[in-house]
Amino acid sequence: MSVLGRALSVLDAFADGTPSLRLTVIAQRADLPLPTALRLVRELVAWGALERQSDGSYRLGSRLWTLGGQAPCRRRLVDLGRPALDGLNRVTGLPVLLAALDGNSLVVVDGVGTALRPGTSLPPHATAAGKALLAHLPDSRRRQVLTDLARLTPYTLTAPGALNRQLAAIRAGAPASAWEEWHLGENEVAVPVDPLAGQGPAAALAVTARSAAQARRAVPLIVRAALTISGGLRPVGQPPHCQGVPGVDSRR
Amino acid sequence: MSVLGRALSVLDAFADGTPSLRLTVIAQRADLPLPTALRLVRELVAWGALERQSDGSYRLGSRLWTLGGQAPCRRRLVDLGRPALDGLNRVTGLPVLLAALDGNSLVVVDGVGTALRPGTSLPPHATAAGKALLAHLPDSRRRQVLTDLARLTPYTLTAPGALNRQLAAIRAGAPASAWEEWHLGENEVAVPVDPLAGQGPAAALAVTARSAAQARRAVPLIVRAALTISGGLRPVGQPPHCQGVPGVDSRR
DNA sequence: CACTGACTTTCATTACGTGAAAGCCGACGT
DNA sequence: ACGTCGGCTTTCACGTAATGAAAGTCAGTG
Repeated sequence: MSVLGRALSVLDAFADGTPSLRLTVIAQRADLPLPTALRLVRELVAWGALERQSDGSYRLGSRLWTLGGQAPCRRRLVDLGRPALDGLNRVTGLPVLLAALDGNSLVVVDGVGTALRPGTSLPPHATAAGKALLAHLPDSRRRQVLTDLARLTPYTLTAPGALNRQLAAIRAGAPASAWEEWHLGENEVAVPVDPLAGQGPAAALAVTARSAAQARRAVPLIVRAALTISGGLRPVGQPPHCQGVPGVDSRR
Repeated sequence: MSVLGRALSVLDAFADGTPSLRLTVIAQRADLPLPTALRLVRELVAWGALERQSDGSYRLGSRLWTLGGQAPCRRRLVDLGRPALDGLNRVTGLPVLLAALDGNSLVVVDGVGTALRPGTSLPPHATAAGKALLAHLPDSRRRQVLTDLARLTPYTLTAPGALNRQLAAIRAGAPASAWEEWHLGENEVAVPVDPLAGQGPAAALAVTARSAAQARRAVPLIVRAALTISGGLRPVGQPPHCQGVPGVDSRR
């Protein structure tokens, strides 16, 4: 493995969200001898990808935050999505959410009025946004994502058949929904953003309500908001949108 | 320079916000021979720090976004700040903003009701949030930041003397303000968050209004919101807060 | 005071990255 | 159609720069 590879696996040690790690743990997680880990960590600290805390442990640095925030793929979604989210939240009075697929999990891109923070991972099969995205995915990719149908509440759909039937309905035009399938007391509806793009929708826009009826009532508004975002996403031309498919280099 | 250093300077090529770059440009900006740049870029793409677009150019990848969002330093500010921002925006009806120092510029951490996106850079000397932070900084660091007092509107304070007098007043307890010093028609007031921390406040909370009077009226509310955030920032113990001082390794 | 565990330094060894040079490919001009 | 140019990719002989075992430091603990 290359030096850079090792360095990236050092960063990976933080990927699970652990706020801070000691050198020894980093070395273990990255599977590197201690001196090597130390050298890499030092260099990452010097650049600002990591920060050293007063107790000697390390955490991800603010320079990484700043740089990561520039990633166009997500940045455009936030830029275009925020006004739409704000408006939707104001009109409905409900928490709204914009989420995208990242690898095999659903990641929150932005939200208004919700406790979920950007970057949080959600189970795709048990959330309305997840279903909205899955429904429009090519079959092969969908199967790839739907490996773990964990039961999160008594209402979670864990049977592939039932889930696929719902996804087919969504593909046919029904709004995606999840009635207490993720958390009890949470009813969500969602609509894909830019659904006709190359490899599937860029994101999904979801609203959470106390009752299914309340959620359903919001659907037309969500659809409008999603269209606004989709419109902005492809101003004139083609650039469909980025996909979170990891490790695939389309061009030679 | 080390391999990792070169790789990081490849990432740096994107730091100015350019959404996408061709290989040749990356090599130029990072000051690397083409084959070297290519190898590094390939490896970064494989990991997900960069993405290759259909036209062959590269951009920052979504994995970097996800990882960067985990940086505790900023993440905690967002986690604690968002509810406070939401509330403050609802009560005042005005755009609110949470910003922190990063190197020599002010960076937007989060905002509600504003067009400014997280990650945007602002001039510290011409914004209320910038002044609130500068005022509580150690002298040496403040001078370091205040190198460029660009005139942005006719009202921008460009004389070090006048600015320092304002900063002294702020340090003495006055709320920080900027009356059309950054943009015409924008009047801001700001209050530091966690001002007693080691190296200066963690962030500043600002509100923008059409008139100075309107902004001033919001001050008590901002102070309360800032206290809420400060409170959450140090639940029990000491951990003051991270500083964006680049390249300083406090411990040996 | 010896011991442990976490971190740091040193240094002989060589693997790995280097970059000049040459090859490839598509775009453009005539 | 053909030559040309710019941008990208591959190759390969070379030597720098990364490696990791071993030894050293230091704070905390029994």
